[in-house]
Amino acid sequence: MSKRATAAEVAELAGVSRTTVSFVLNNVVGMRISEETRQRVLDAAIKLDYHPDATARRMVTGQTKMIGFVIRQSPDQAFADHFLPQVLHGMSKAVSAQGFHLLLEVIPPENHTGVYMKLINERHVDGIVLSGPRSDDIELRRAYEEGANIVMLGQLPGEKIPFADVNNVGGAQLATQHLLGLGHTRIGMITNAPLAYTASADRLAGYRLALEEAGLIYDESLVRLGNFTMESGVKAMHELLALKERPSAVFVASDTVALGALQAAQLAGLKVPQDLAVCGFDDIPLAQYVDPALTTVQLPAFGLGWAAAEMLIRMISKDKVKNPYIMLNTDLIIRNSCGARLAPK
Amino acid sequence: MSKRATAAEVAELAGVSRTTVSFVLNNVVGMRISEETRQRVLDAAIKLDYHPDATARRMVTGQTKMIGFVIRQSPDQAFADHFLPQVLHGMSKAVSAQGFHLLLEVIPPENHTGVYMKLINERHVDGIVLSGPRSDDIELRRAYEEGANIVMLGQLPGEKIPFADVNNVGGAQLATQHLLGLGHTRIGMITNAPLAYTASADRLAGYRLALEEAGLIYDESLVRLGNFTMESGVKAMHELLALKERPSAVFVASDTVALGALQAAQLAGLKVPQDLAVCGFDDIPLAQYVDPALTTVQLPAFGLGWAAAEMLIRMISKDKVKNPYIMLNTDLIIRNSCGARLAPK
DNA sequence: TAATTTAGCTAACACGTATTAGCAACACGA
DNA sequence: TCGTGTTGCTAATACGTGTTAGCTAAATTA
Repeated sequence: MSKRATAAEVAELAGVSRTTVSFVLNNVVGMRISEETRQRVLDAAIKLDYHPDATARRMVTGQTKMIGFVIRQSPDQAFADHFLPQVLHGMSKAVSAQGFHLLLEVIPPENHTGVYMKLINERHVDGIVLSGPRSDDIELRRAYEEGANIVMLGQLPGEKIPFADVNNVGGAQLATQHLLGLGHTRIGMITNAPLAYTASADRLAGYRLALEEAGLIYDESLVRLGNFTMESGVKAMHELLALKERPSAVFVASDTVALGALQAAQLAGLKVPQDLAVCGFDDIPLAQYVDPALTTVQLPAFGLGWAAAEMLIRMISKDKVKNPYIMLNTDLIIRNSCGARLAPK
Repeated sequence: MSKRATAAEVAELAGVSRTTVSFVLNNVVGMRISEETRQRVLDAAIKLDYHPDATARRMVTGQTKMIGFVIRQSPDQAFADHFLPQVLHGMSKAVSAQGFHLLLEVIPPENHTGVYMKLINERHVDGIVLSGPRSDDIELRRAYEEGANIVMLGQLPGEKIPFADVNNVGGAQLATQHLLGLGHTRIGMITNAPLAYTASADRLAGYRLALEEAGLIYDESLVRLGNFTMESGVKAMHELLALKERPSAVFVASDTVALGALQAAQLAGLKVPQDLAVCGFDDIPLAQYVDPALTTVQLPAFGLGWAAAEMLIRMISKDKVKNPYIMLNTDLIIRNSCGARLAPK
C-alpha cells in the first residue's frame, strides 16, 4: 500500500502552508485565496491522490458523522425477520443523504447492556437507533438522561426517550373496520403475542376501538393470544371454531400466526373467505403467495428506518425536533382472504 | 451531556502521569506498576466514568478496527433478498468476535464507484467486503493493486481479488445427482439468470457435469434460461413441457423461478412430483411452504458472511491467509417436489 | 506623506491517545 | 566506593486535521 499523502505534503508540493490547503479543499468562506494559488493546491492534491483522513477530522471536529444501529434481539430472530432489511434500507438512505455513515451492531439480549453503550461512551458514534429496547434497561435510561442521542425503534411505555413506531392501534382498527365494512358483526381476534408486548396490547386495543365505534360490544370470549408462531395460530383458531357461536371473521394480528390460523380453518373444513374471513398483520412476503392470498396490514418498515435515522441526525445536529415521538400509519392490503373480492353479502 | 473525562483527568485524580494511566488501563505487559498505584488509577477511572476515546485511539494506532460492508446493488433488490440478513448475521458475528465493528454502506449501481472507495481512501475502515462486484469496476481493481484490503462476496472471473463464494457448480451437481439417483434420465434445466452471471453459468456447468459423470449426454434442447423472476419460470417450463419428448424432472437453479415453473406444470395438469420432479436452488423461506414443498439447494449464507469477514480481518492483521479464495459448499434440502419421499420407481 | 484598510497568506494550538526513551531512587555484588 | 541492575514511574513525541489569531505587503484613504 503506497504511503498516504497528507495535507502537509500537498502544501509542500503546492508551495503554500497547510492552512491554505485546508482552506482551499474545504472551500472555507471568508478566506481570501487567489485563484492562482487555489489552482496550485487543487493540482497538487490530485497529483498526490490526497484524501483527508476521516479519523483526524473526527478528532478535531468532535463529530464522528456516524450513527449506530443497535439490534438488541437474538441475532437468529433479528435476521430471520423480513422486517429488518427494509428498516435498514430506510436508515441507509436517510443516513447517506446527510453525509453520515451507519454502524451496525447486534447485541444478543443475554449480553450485558454495557456492550452497546460503549458505542456512545467511547465515541464510536454520535448517536444510536435502538431496536428492541427492553424496559429493564437501566443503562439506556441513564444514558438518555445524561444527554446521549438515542432514538428507539418501538416504544417503551412510560419512557420519555424519543422513538419512532408503527401505529399499531390504527392498523388494527383499519383491519377490523374493513371486516366490519364487509358486514361481519361477530369478529374474533388472535393476538400476535402475549399482551406484555406493547405492540400486541396496542393491536388488541385497536380491534376493540373499531368494534365499539361500530356500536358493537367487545366480547373477550372471542379473543385468543398468539405467541409469534404458526402453531399458536393453529391452536387459537381451533378454540375459536369450537365456540358454540363461532365468529364469521377473525383478525389475526400477525401474518405468521395467521398462517397457522388459516391452516386450522381449512383443516376444519371451512373455506376461506367464503365460510370464514381472515385478516392478518405485517404483510410478510409470504402473505401474497399463500392460498388464499392474505389480506393484511402493511407496516411502513422503510419509512420507520428512515424516520428514526432522520430524527436522530437532527438531534445530533442540535436542530429542533418538534415532536420526538413519531407514529407511522399502516396500509391495508386487500387480497383474497377477507372476502372483499367476492360478491358482497 | 456531562463533559467527558480524559485520561489526563484520571491521571490528575490518581496523582500519577497520563502515561501511567495508559499503562494500567491497557494492561501493558513489561511495565512495572505497583499494586497500590494500579488500584488508585482504576478507582479514579471508575469515579470519573472514564472511557477511552475511540477516535484518538484510531489516530495513534492507525487502525480503525472497522470493516465496511458495501452493497453494490440497487437497494430495493438488495434488501428484498432474504439472503442479505443471514450474510449480515455471519459478518456481525465474525466481526464482533475480533473486536471490530461493521460499517454498512449501500451504493446503488448507478452511483459512481468512487463513493465507496472513499471508505478506504479516507480511512473510515480498514478494509471492505464487497457484495455484488461488477466486472467494469476499474477503481476496485486499482484499489486492490494498491494493496487495499478487499474481499468480494461472489467472484469476478479472471480477477485475483480475494473472494468468498458459494460452490455453485457443486450445488447444481448435488441437485442433479439427486434427480439422477431417483431414476430420472431425461432431466431438464432452467437457469436462474442469463449466463453472463457467473453464478448462472456455474450452475449450468454443475448440471452438465453431473449428467456426464452419470454417462448421459448433455442435451441443450432441455435447457432454458430464467431471469430471476417467476414469470420467466412459467415461460421456460411451458416450453419444456411442449417438447415432444418432455423431461421427467427439471432442475431450476432458483427457487423464485421454480415457483413459476411449478405453477406452469400444475396448470398443464401435471402433478408434482408424481408426473414431474422439480428441484430448486437457494432455499428461500417460501420454499418450505409452497405445495408441494420444494426440494432445493441451501446456500450457506451465514457461513459466507462469516468467512468473508473473518478472512478480511486476517488480511488486515497481516496474518497469513493460506487461501484467499473461499468456496463454501451447499446442502441439499429434500422435501416433496422431487419425489424422493414417494415410493421408488 | 502618513495612516488606515485590505488581500493573501501562515504560525500555532487543540483534539486524546499509544508508545519510546529515559530518569531517579534504591538494592546488590564486588 | 563504584559499577550494575532493577523497580516504578514520567517527559516528550507523533498521529493529521480544523481553526483562530495574526502577520506582511500592497492598496487605499486622509
